[in-house]
Amino acid sequence: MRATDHPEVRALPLFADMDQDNFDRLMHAGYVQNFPPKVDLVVEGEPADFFHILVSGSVELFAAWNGRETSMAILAPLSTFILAATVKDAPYLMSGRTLEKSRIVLLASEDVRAVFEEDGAFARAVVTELAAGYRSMVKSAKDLKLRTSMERLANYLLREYESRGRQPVFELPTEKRRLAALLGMTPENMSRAIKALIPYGVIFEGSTVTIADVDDLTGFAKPTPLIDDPGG
Amino acid sequence: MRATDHPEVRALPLFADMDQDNFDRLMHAGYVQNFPPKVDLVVEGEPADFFHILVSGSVELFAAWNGRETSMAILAPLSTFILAATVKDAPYLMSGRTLEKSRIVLLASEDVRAVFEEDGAFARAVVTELAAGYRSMVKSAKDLKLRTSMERLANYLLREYESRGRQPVFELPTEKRRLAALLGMTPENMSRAIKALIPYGVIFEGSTVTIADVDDLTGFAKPTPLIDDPGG
DNA sequence: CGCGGAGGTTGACCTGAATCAAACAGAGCA
DNA sequence: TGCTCTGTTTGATTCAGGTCAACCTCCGCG
Repeated sequence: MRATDHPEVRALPLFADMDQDNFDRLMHAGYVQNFPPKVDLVVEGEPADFFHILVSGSVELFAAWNGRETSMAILAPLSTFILAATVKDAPYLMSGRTLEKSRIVLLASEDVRAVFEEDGAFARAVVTELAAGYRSMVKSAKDLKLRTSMERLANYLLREYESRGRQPVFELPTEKRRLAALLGMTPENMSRAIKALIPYGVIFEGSTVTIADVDDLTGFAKPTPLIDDPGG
Repeated sequence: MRATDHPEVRALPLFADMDQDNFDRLMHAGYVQNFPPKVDLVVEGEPADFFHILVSGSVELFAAWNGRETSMAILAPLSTFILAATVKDAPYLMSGRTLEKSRIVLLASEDVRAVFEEDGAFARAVVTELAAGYRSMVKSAKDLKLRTSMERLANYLLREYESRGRQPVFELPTEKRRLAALLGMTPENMSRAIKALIPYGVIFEGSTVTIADVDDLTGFAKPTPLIDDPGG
């Protein structure tokens, strides 16, 4: 299936300002594909042949070493991955798999690089996207090195809360075991951290979270824009 | 002092391919400054007014939260920082201080962004630099999440060993306490990790390290290009 | 020379988190 | 309805790594 019929992709910051001809060129050579859950899309170490745009569903980026595995990110639409490997023509550093049934636009890395060489607006958008990615990795490293697992969980909940317009009740985006890996802990330890947050007004019922007392939780979590702001 | 007399800066990949006029424009508006050791150059949270190029000496990037502090990187010449904050016109996410007497080129972020808008070759070089930075942060996050402190130390030593052309005897680039923070452990724990590596043929004498048996150490450390290659 | 101070090491101890094991809960399905 | 599979929780235990305190070692400097 061709990738031309996705106006929401054109609206992405990455593509919004580029030349129409170049956009068409990219999209005509690309294609849309539907994947069932639990499909490996990219494998770390392999050449980055395709740039990916998640249109619907959700995708987990993860990494493994020496028999251990950890979650690096959980992506929601509309997200792109993995741009850095594409522009550097280097191997993927992370693997990616679908978590749900997902619709994904695939663009040949070669085409992305070619258009990038020609289209200044696109090149600038790539810079912005990469800079944002870099900064989000720095934040994640600070989170890991400066906080305990309970603090990471508390701040994660506050970020989710913020990203949903401060609604006090919301659903976790994925299973707890995956969140545990994302936050750098084991599922067992996550379970205990959840209990340890009860005194701060956090209630878990299955995958439903209720933030009963934001101020109390905030007092414990001590969030800072320099780690927790999605854009900042 | 003006920044025009640094041909080695022009030779950096970031500037090598750009238009001479634009390069001159950047450099004329920039300046070179000498700093003594232990000077704070940038403070996290402040607006990124300057883009920095380390010409000589060394600089530590670090971050703090809630009374804790950790080392994020130790830079050697010729390195640049902090590009992502400059192009996004966003606050610094890390603080930076000189470790030794250092010579640093400062370019106004505004100028960098202006030239970046006009000079395609520069924009492409910025992309390459940012992509490299992003990937190195991903590697660092994998290192932290997938390895024990002893494994991180072992792999760090192998990376240093490789970067010095596989000379079996070399000096640590900075004090152990700083390396400990960089590797995500306490100085005490670092001291113990050092002892624990003796059976694998690693000898520490002050800040001098001898890798007596590379194969043995490699067998323990299990380095992978997907975490440990500087460029890959 | 001797002093002072910073970095480094060591030992004892504590704690956060992983591991191991078992029980439990819920969803999908025969 | 009950089975099975997967994820979750709980408890017991272990372990890696942090903390605290003492001491040591080196280097710069008066």
